[in-house]
Amino acid sequence: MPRPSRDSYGDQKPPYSYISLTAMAIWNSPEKMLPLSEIYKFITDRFPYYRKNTQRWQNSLRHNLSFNDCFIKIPRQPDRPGKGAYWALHPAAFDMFVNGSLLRRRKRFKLLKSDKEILENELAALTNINRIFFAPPNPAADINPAAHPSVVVPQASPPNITKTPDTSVTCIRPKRSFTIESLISPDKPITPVVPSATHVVPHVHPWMVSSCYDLAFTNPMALMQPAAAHYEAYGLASAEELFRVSQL
DNA sequence: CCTTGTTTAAAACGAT
DNA sequence: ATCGTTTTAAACAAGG
Repeated sequence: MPRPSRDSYGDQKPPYSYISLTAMAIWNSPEKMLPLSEIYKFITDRFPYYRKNTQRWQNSLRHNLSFNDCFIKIPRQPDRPGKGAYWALHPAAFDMFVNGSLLRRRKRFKLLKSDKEILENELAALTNINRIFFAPPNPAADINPAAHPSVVVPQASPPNITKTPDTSVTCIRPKRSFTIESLISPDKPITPVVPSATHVVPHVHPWMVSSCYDLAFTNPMALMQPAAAHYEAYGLASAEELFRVSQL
């Protein structure tokens, strides 16, 4: 009756749901986000049960990633080549589990439609940043910038000026060390990849970029600790800089 | 071509 | 029995 320790399930099925296993893997990672293959690896590494029937449970796991709002898909930044995106936990899903035990979940974590739309816009904007700043120099773009099928502008509302005063779930986070200072690293290790002068940047609505940027810390509850880390990784220290670069 | 991701449908399961 | 969740299955698009 000693409760089996983490790794001692042997060939028995561990009592964790796929959501729990995935959360476990993500939390365990240094950056709190992982590509799919690493989530697989985490699970098979410590739960031998999942070394069999991989097609079955991996399909299920992917289903969970897509289906549940508690997981968000963050586009891979181009200086880290690889296959899929990164998967992270939505910050508001932090207390998804009762005491953090991973064995008991609260109610299903479901985003409000509006919040979900915002999130999708954020991520779409991130993807666009990727394409714009890291697109290979394309001579054809100079001739006809209009023909830029690569850039997908989210169909969203213009700036959602009417920011509804947080009708969403008010959940109080104990403490979050998520300061602006932590975002603006004093030392930029590498200069961001500067688009070549001849490369005409496809137009992006500034609101897209700015909202994408500042929402990360003006609205602490909203979205994307991981994404904010991405902005930093791009070497983009301020919204102004982001504007400047995006309008060149 | 295989991995990654999305989506629908239904079975299985557990709590009330 | 009902309700909500979890698991499984399967079809399909997209991208490297």
